[in-house]
Amino acid sequence: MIGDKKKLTSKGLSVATIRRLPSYLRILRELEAEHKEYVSTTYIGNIMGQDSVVVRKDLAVTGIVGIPKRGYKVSELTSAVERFLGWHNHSDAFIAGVGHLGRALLGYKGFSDYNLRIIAGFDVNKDIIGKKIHGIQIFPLNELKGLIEKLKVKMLILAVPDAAAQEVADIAIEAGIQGIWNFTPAKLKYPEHVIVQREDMAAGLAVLSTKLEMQTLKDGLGAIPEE
Amino acid sequence: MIGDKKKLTSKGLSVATIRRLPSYLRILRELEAEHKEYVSTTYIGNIMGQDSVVVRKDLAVTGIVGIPKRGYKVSELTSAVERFLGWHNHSDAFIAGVGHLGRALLGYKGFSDYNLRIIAGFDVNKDIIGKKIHGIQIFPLNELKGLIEKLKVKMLILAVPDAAAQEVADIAIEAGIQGIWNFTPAKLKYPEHVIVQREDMAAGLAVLSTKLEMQTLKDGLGAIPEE
DNA sequence: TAGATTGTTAATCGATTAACAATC
DNA sequence: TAGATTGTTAATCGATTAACAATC
Repeated sequence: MIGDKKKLTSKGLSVATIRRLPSYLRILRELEAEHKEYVSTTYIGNIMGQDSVVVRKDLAVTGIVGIPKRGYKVSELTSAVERFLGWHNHSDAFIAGVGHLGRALLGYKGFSDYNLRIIAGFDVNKDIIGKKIHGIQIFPLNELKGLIEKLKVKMLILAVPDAAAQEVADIAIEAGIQGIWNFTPAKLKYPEHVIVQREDMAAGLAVLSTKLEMQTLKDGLGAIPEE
Repeated sequence: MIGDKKKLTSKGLSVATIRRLPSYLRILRELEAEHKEYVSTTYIGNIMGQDSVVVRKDLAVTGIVGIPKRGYKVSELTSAVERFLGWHNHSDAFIAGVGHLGRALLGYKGFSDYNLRIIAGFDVNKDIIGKKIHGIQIFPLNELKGLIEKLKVKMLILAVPDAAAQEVADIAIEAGIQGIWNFTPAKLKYPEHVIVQREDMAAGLAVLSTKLEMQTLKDGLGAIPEE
């Protein structure tokens, strides 16, 4: 194993930048559909509600250079961003847990934008095992390990009940899974070579709730004159 | 209107802290269920995979003080965190868009952990208008405005198709909605007094994909000796 | 008392913002 | 040419980490 860490920062990359890339990609693809040849960071920044310099710095990670006064070539930039994210090739994923959320993720057409294909679902519910949901075959959970090994699947979308999250993650890790996209609120324990990305809806709601509270407080203060 | 901005930082709060609070709350509630009286930040940090000093600093926002050598009183801390997030009272929300994702959100039991109640859904699909999904009544989208005004609903969960996102947001804002939890990839334009929180799944996937790519690259380098 | 733990202040690190030179 | 835009360097801001005093 080579000595450098898997930390993004060792490559001079910022997580913030990477998180913004899909939004840029979305804008770029729209422009491509409109057959626009060039795009400026001013334009992108305006849509994103951000300063153009942020966009320029972010796009620099792709290695693409722009032309002063004209901007960046849309087609070139689009494929560079796709390539950077690894979204230029199809990647296959399994999903464990086909309840409400799992079902929604199975049916979510948007994943194709990222070239992500869910190729099978796994659950313990006998009512759905053996059936297809949104065209995707559901297998019993106890076949998860064998099928990860057999098909060498690299990514698992985890949407099981909280209490089962660690157990299912352990099975997948043992089978050699490389990345887990964790939609449960559970904080998983996992070895260093596995990448886990937690999608934390409660965190988002917390920010919204707190800001709403502060807004309400502010309005209240505004309505009632200070004593 | 009072002069201070709605920025959290003006209150000395960090977004990072607020995002972690729900995870703390989850741990605290578990401890409460186990009738534990005290908890140390060492314990919480260990579960979260973070240093205890982060936890201590985060928990300081609640105003609760701990006892050296013992820790924090679980019951006291739990309700303080709930109160801080505004999750001690029920809050009602509407959901616009009852497709795959909207349906999953409607059926998601976890919202009750945050005292969030979805009280009605809105869609343009005639097949589901007038029906109940997961016990929640679905109304035609064109009644959204009237019902926000009538019931004075403060939060809208936005799960409509991308292309409709701005339009529906505008309607809700006109009707006086205060917060929008945006599950679409659309970047909304909105007035300053409205709070919008975007739940950006693509951003999370981008981080996962990029890290996976780097991991693969690293393994590849490890397997093939340097020339 | 000794030591685990809290709480705070200072140092470091990372990300954003400001300033500005380069160039088509 | 003039000016819009790129690309880079420096300054600021915010969050994390390190260090350490206080205390039960």
